[in-house]
Amino acid sequence: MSSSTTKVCFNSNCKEASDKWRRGWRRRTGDSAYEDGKFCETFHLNSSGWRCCESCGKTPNPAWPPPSHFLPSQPERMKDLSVKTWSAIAGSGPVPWRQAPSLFSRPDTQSNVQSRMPFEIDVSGGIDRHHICERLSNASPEMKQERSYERFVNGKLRLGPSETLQNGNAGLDMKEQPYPFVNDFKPVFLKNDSSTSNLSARASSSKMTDDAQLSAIISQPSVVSTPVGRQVSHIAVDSSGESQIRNGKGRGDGRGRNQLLPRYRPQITNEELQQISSEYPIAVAVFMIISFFLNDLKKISFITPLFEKMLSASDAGRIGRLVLPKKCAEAYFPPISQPEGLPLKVQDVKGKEWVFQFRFWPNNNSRMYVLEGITPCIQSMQLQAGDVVTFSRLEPEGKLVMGGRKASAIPSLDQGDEVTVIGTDASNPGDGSARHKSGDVISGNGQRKGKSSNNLMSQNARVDQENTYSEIDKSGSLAEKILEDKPVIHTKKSSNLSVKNKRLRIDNEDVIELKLTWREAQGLMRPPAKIVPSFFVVEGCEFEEFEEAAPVIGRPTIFGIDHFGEKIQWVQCEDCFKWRKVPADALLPSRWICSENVWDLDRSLCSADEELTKEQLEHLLPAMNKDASRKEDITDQDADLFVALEGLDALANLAIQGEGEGLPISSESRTKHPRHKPGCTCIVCLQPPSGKGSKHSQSCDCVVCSSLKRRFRTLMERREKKQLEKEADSSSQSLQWQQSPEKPQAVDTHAGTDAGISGLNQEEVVKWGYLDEANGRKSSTSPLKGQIDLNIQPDREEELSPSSDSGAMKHLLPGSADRFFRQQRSFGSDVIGDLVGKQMQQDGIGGANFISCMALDGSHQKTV
DNA sequence: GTATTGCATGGCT
DNA sequence: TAGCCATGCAATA
Repeated sequence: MSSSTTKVCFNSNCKEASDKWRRGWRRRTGDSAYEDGKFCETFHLNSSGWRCCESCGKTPNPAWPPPSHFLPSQPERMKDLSVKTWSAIAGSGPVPWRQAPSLFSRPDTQSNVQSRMPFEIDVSGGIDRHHICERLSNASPEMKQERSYERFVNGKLRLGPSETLQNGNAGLDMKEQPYPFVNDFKPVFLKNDSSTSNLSARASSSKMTDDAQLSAIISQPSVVSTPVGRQVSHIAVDSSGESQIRNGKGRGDGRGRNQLLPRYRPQITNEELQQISSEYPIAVAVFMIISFFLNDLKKISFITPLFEKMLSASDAGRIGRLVLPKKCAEAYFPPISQPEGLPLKVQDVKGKEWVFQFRFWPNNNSRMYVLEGITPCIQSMQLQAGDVVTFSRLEPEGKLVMGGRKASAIPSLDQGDEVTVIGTDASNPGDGSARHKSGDVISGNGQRKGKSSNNLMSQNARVDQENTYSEIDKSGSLAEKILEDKPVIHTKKSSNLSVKNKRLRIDNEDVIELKLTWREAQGLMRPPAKIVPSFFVVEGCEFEEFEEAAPVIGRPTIFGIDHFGEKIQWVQCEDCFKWRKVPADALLPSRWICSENVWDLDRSLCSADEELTKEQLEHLLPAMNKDASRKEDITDQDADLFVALEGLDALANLAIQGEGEGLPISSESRTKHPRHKPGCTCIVCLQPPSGKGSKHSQSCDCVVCSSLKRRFRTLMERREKKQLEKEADSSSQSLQWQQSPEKPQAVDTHAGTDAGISGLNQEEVVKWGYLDEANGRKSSTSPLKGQIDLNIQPDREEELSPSSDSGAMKHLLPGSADRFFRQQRSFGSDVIGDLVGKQMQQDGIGGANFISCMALDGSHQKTV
C-alpha cells in the first residue's frame, strides 16, 4: 500500500480527494504496473484513465477494448455490445464460458494471459478480482491452461490444443490464426423461459460465493460461440471429453471422457444454430455477457453442439439405422444397459419432435450404438449419404436437437482434414468421395498425420491443392485428360466415402493414372521464381535444395538450342497455340499466353507469326506429345519418320543437349528430377526411368567408357569369329535360322537397310544405339536411347535374371551380336557395378577406383 | 417375396 | 493390436 502526498485520485478523471488511498488492484502477475498508482475506491465507469497507469506509463494490452466496451451503463451495454464489439470481447476480454476462451489458449504465453485474464477485468461490484486471481494463481497447471484464454503471438492468435475450430478438428495442431479470426465469434443463446439453468441457478444464487460462482462458470461447458460468416460454430465439446455434462450433471461413470474423433466434432453451422435459436436475437447473447457480470444469468439457455456424423450409405439407407459413434453415444445419449435401449426424443431444427430408438448391439466385446427409425427424419431433412447429421443439446433442459447439413454445404474441406478432390462432385450427396483426407491424397497437413490444421489452414490447403491441380490441369494434357476422364475417385462399394480410407479407396486403374500424373507433374516442376537454391552433392550429383520453397508447377515447355547456341524453351500460347521461344531459365506459369512474352515483344501478340517453321514444329510436337502422352514409346511409324527425316546425325544432335543446334531438344532430354534444372546432365536427369539407357554420353571417353568400348570390340571380334565357325559348320542350319520368323525385324545390324543407318558399321550402331530394347523395335526419338550404354556385362549376358530389367532376356535371340546389342540396351543400372567392375578389374582398375567412378558417374568428367 | 432384425465380418484407425 | 464401424447377410417376421 503506497502512500502518496497527493490527495487526489491517481486517475486524472477522478477528482476525488481522500486521505485513504489504496494501491491499485494487485495483478496476479505481481507486476507493478499500478503498484505506485493511487486509486480511489470508486470505479469510474466512463473513464478509461484508470486503465492507463500515468505513473509508469503502462497501458492495457492494445488488444483489449476500451473499458467502456465492457461496462457501459446498462442500456448502453446492450447497444454497444454489437457483434463486432462482442468479437473483441471474445478474442481478448472476459469470456464467460469455457469454450470460446479455450479457443485462444496456449500454454506457452502465460504471461500474456495473466495480464489479460478475464477475471482481472475490473468489474465494479462484481467478482473479487483479487480473490479470483489468487485462485487462478494457485490453480493447477491444467487449470491455468484451461483458463489461459487468449494469447497473442506476434499479432496472431495461437490456438491451443484443446480448441475446436469451425471444422471441428482444430486443436490437434496448433496453427496460427490471423487475429481477425476472433472477430468471427459470436454467441448463440436460447432464451429459457421455463426453467433456470444450472449455471444460472448457481451463478445467480446470492448465496454463492464468488469462488463458487467462478467454479460454476469455469465448469460450465454448455455455451456456444459460433464464428460468424464461417458457418461453423464453436462447440462445447471439449477435447478432453470431460465436459460431458448432461443437464448440468457430469457423467459419473466417466463415459465419454475420451476425446472424440475430429470427424465427430460438431461443425454445426451458424445457420443451423440460428435456425434453432431463430427467435432469440443476438442481443440475447449480449445480454448474457452482461448478465454474467451482473450475476444475472436467468432466462438464458444454450445450445451445445454435441457431435455430428456424416451419413453413410447404411445410415441413409432404408434400414433406418443410424450407426452412432460409440463415444458420442455414450457421452451424450442416455446410458443404456439393455440392447433394446430406450426411445429417445429428438427435436429437429424445425421444432418437430421425433422419437428414435436408441439401442446397441453387442459387437466384439463392445457395443455398437444405433438410432433406429431415423429414416423419416432423414428424409424430412432431405439428407442423403454423405450429408451430415448434427446433434446438439438444448441446455439446460437437455433436449436433443438434430440438424442436418448437406454435403455440398460443408464449409470445410476436412472433417478431420479431408480435402475435396478436384473433379469430384461434392454436390452429389450420395458420393462421399467428394471429401478426401489430405493426408491420404495430397497434402501433408492432415489429421491423419496426427495433427490437424484449423479451418483456415484447411482452406488454404484446399486452395493450394486446387491451384496445384489447376496448374497441372492447365499445363499438362495428360493431367487434364485424367481430370476429365476421372472426375471422381471411385470406390469399390459404397457411395459413401465418409472419412476413412476405406471410403477413399482408389481403384487400381486410378492409382496408375495418378502415378502417371505424378510423373507428368515431375516433368513440369520448376524451381520457384526468385528462389536461389542451395546446392549439395550426393555421389557426384548436384542437387538443388529449396529450403524456402518447393519447386513449382510450371507450364510444360520444350527445351532446345537456338541458332546462337543458347538454351531456350519453346512454350505454347494458351490462347493461340503458337509456340514461342523464351529463355531457358524462364519460369512460366501454368497458363501462359503470348502477351506474357516479354522476351520477344515482336511475338507478344497472338497475331504474330510463329517463329518455328512447319518442319521444326513437326519435330517439336512429337516430342511434346510424347512427353505428355502416357505412352512410353512412340510408334514404329513415328520412329521411321523421325529417323528418315533426320537420320542419326539429328539423333546425335538431339542426344545431348547443347550439342544440337537450332533444333528443339526432345522433352526426353529434359530433366526428370524435379529439383534439377532443365538441361541438367547429372546422372539423375540423364538416366531414363527404370535405369534403362545411358548415363554417359556417346562422346564420353572416361575410363569406364573407353574400357568398355575396348572390351566390346574384343568381345565382338571373338564372337564373330565363333559365329563364323559355327555357321561354316552348319550353313544349312544357319540359313534356316535366318529365315526364322522369330528373327527380329529391326536387328539386322549387318544389313543396315533402315533409313538413317545405312552404311553404318556395328560400332556406329552401338554408338548411336539405334537398336531398341527388348521388343526389338527401332529406336525411338529419345536421344538418350541413342547413347552408348554401359549397362553391359558381356561375360554374364546369359546369367542375368529376367527381372534385371525390362524382361529383355526373355527375348534373347541367337546371335551374339544381336544378343549383345539387346543386352546393352536393356540391362538395368543395378548391374552396372558388377559389369564395369569386372571390366575394370580386367583392365587393371581397382575396385576402389570403380566405386569412385560410380560415385562420380553423374559428373564423370571428374578424374576417376 | 419383402422388410426387418441381429449379428458377423473385415477394413481401417 | 485392439477397438471402431460400415456393411453384408442370415434369420426372422
